[in-house]
Amino acid sequence: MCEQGPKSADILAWYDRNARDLPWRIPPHHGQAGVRPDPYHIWLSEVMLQQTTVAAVERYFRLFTSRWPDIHALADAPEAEVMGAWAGLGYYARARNLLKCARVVSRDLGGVFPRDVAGLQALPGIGPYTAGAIAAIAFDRPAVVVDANVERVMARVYAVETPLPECKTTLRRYAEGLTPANRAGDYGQAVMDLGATVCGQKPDCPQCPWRRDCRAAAAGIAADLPRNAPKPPKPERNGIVYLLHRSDGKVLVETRPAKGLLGGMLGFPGSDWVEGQAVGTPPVAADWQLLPQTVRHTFTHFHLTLQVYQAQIGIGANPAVGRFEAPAPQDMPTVMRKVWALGG
DNA sequence: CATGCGTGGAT
DNA sequence: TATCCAAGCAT
Repeated sequence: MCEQGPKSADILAWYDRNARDLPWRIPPHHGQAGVRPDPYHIWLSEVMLQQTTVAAVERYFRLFTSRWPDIHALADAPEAEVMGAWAGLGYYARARNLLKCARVVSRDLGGVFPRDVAGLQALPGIGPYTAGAIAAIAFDRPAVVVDANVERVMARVYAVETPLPECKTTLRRYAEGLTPANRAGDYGQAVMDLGATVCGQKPDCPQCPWRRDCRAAAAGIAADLPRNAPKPPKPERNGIVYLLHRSDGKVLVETRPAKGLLGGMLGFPGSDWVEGQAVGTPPVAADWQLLPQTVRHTFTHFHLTLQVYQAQIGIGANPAVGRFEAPAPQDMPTVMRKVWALGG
């Protein structure tokens, strides 16, 4: 019994046959000298894909590349437009950093992305994963790509039973050991595709190119790995939102503070969101009506219940906060779309 | 190094 | 209905 371990060649051969068709992807080149993808496309897609599913990203990727075809066009866009275009995709710090990064690359680097991991990682919104992915996929550098898919596959292939996040360093070392000098970009995408399809939460081991090399499969514990440290429960928070309609059809909105939750996004004014009883001050004196329904929304780290007060007001009114606009609900984050839907 | 930061699909 | 979790990063 001489275990040889997984081979990058086996998963690359699988990728050549099974690579998913994605808008930002140049299909694997089957040995031909490769046409490289547009680094702008790879960067944009990888930032969008941070903690976000391919299905959710595809539409936004097409929207962004259609509206801003290159790094210079994006760099010249007003921040409010970029935030509005990102609305609904979540993790809005990504959009703020996306624009910062575009402006650095466009104005300081002549529109050319660094080709090495260190140079890439120095840019806003680009961390270890994204830097490795851009270097490997866009520039064919032998960079290591480690995301949650790669971690799951490594944990299974090497039967790592230590829970995440404690075993992260171990998993990265295994990933480094398997990354080939050639076609590192295709290799990384192959492992991620594998983790997104065959080696997902419900592994389909018979379809896996590494089934004969996988220690977890041999032990019958693939579905149990990786183990995860227990997560703390989400607390309940409450808030009050004011939906003020002016007689010309506009509504009272504000741009939220640049940092923190929904930072830089358009929203309706209201109270802080707190555990226990929320305390709010209406932005202007009016005949406020408490809507019978509440808005429920769950963020990464808490559940939220919003009470919505609604009022109509004349042209002359001068609220203490915000401004009157006629925003497209599409330009607002999801929780604010829910508020709008309740009042509309 | 732990925490804050969105959303929607799968289960 | 409730929980889990995704092509992570900044601080």
